Amino acid sequence: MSENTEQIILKAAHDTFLEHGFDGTSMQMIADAAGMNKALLHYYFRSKDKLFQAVFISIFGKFIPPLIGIMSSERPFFERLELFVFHYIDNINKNPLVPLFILHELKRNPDQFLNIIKSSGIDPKVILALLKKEMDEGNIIEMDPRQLFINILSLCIFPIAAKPMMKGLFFNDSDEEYASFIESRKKEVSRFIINAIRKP
Amino acid sequence: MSENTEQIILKAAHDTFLEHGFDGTSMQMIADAAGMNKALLHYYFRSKDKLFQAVFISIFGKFIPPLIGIMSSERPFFERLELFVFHYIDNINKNPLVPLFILHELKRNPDQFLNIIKSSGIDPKVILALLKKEMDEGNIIEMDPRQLFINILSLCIFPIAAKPMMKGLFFNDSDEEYASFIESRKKEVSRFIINAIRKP
DNA sequence: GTCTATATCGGGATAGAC
DNA sequence: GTCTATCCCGATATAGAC
Repeated sequence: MSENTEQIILKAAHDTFLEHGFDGTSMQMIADAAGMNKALLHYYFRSKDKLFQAVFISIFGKFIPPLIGIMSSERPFFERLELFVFHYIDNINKNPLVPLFILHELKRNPDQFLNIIKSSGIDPKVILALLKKEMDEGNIIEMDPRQLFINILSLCIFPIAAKPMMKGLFFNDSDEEYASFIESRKKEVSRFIINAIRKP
Repeated sequence: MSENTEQIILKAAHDTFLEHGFDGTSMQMIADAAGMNKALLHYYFRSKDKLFQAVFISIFGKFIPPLIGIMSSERPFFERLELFVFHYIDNINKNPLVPLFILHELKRNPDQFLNIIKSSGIDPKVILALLKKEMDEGNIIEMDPRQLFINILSLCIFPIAAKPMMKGLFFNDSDEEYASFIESRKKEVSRFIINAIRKP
């Protein structure tokens, strides 16, 4: 069962780390979630750190690459933008714990970041070039492409990462109200952005 | 020295919790930062939880109330918006650890939230009413005021909370480049928002 | 490969000397 | 009010039986 057990451990560690973070997770919690003894965790992954490293890489991979595909298609820019926002919000909304997990663990240990980026061959700067191109062609107003792209990311990610807070502040602590709010954003956000960057 | 010691402990706990979070902080770390023995911490605040509670409330207070004042002044709306964005980004930028801390701890223990809100008498919903008023008067386009306000917050907060990630992705890991990027946002963000909500 | 038992350490918390 | 010494527990990690 060697091959299988490793996957079970990874799944259990994935879920537990994602929910409670590195510091909030014990090997015992993971062992319980995996339905086995914690000694086995050390047998497959020598230390908590190594196990976390494996999990972090897999979660991080779900966060960045989906960004790039849609933006590189051949459709009109505003259409690409709408698709991008729609799918990215949808994606994050289905994995709502991911953003806060990434941000928190990245702050806890910034070093592990650059290594992962470089070894994965991911380069989000291609998106900046795409945005720049639209500006040069006169399709949208001129601005620092990084400002624009980070605006887009902010509008997609933050409201989901901040759910525990926003739900209490503005939505009577109701999960349903918040879910429908996020659902609306899939169209609302691209409308907002397009208004902001459309040429007069 | 009773009065003084309590303040020293609070300061040390504030800094340590803010930097490492509840799970990442030990009483020993706080005692070291305060230059005293950890038994004293328990003498003043019976438990780690109680000490954290005190710190959390004080940090949380710095995050929400500044929101309300500026928005309620008598100036023209776009001017208020510019001031709001400028000061709020500036405020967060001077306390860059606060947003991620709040979001992470709120997710870890959502219960402590509603109690604090209610006991503090803070009601951010007044801002929603102000935004609604501008829409009714025809000064800006119609939309759900919560969408608009959360857009504003996203654009102000997220780029600072996500610094460890963005710095690595787009700014060659340079603190200086990132600082000047955030500095630009103080004007850039309100420009972006006003474009998005200005009537055609 | 999987378990039990154990070693070792650091955590929060308290007792008691001063 | 502040310290040292200590208790007790849970953490990571390993040894060794099966």
